[in-house]
Amino acid sequence: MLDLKFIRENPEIVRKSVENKNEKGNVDEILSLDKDRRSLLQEVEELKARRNQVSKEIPKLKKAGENADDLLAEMKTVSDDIKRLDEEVRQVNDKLRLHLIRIPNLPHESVPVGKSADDNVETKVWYPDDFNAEKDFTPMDHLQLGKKLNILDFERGAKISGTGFPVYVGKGATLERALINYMINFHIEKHGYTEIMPPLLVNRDSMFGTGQIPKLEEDMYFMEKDDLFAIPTAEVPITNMHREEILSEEQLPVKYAGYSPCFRREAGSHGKESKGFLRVHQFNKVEMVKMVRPDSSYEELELLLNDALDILHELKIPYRVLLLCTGDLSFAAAKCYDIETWSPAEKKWLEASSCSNFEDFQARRANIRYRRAEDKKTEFVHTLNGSGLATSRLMVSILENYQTPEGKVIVPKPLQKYTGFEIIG
RNA sequence: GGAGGGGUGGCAGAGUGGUUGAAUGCGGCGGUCUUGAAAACCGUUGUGGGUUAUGCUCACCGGGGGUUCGAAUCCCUCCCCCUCCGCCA
Repeated sequence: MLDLKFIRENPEIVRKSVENKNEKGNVDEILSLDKDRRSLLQEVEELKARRNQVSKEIPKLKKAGENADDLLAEMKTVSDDIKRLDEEVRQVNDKLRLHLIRIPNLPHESVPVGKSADDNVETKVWYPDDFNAEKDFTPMDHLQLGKKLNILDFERGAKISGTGFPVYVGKGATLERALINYMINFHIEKHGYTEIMPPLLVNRDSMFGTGQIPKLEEDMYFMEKDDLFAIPTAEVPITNMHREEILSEEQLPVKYAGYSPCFRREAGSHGKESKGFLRVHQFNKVEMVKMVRPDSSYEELELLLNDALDILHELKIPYRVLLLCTGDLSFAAAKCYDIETWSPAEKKWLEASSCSNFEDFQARRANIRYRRAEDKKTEFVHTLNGSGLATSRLMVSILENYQTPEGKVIVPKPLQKYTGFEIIG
């Protein structure tokens, strides 16, 4: 959510950003509702001031034994007017808020303007030293490998739950678990994050706080009986840990890392890039969340990105980094890097992580503040998060990059102490 | 699920329907004292909104609604927390 005052004072900037982000926010309606609201407020507050003043006089008159009937009669009508105007204010406020929460965050000035993913800017490409782009055999894709080695079972997953719910079997399950443990430990030990194991079902306020609601409500699994949502990412519960709180400056930067399964309905996105792990309804992810001082958030974004990349360096998985253009940037983000890992079988890059700075957009929605040490004033924190990383896409890259000509898969060195075996097949 | 108790400022904790935005304590800030610090003492200290703005003003005591000229205080409703009972991996 943007600051209403900012929109009032910079409507052109906001209009431009809504357009660049391919969003639909109605800035003019907001300006007009804001104007209505302020003029109504002035009117009703004048009446309330009068009411408050008289309310102090009445007990005095009564105490003095004087008659207050005239004042009481006047107040009766004043009170009715206030009630009517308050209702009008409430309606205008509701409408205003409805529009306000649909205005996307402003892209940072360093974000390239663009219409679609085609306009994203590649900022880095990395290959391990011994990497051979051209293998001397035709690599199997992760589906073929999964079936041959009996480590992934998409058919049975479909039987149990539906398409997009993979079953990990045997060494596949162990490898997945190893990957999660490895990544979590890495962030805790090497990067100083505090581990969080969050609830997987969250309430409406939490979903609103991080911005999934209302825009993406259709993409969320929803438990109607209890008004709870299955989390699409651990970002939601972890960021909301400090909703409605005031942190002290010494607590910053807050650095949390947590593993969770992620649930996404992916409504309306079937067909395209949807086979196997490329699009699933449930997947595992280690998420990093930071809450930082506003003046440090862009530094922290670079650090966050590097924290995620370090994993790929150790696992020796080729990757590239994209700086998302305005048109591909998510609703709440001000700046975002995507990390994509290489799939030799698909011969393309697969998104394995997004690292974003939300500035104070989420913090304003969720009311997460900190108290400045220097003047004791409160201010919204900046929130950031990044996958570190999503296992499903990473698993594709590991299986395909580490396969041998015989169709076996070597377990990457750093994962071996977690799996207890060195090769699958 | 049943029965009871409770949600008040950064924290703890008072609060007969009428100068209560809210006692008191802690904490914070400023000062006196001191070589310095502590202690003691004095003062000060919430957030958000509107405004033709050294000011004036409105709202906020878990959320929402109601009664009233006037609500932290009374009523309804929802949420959350605690205790006991029941159920349970």
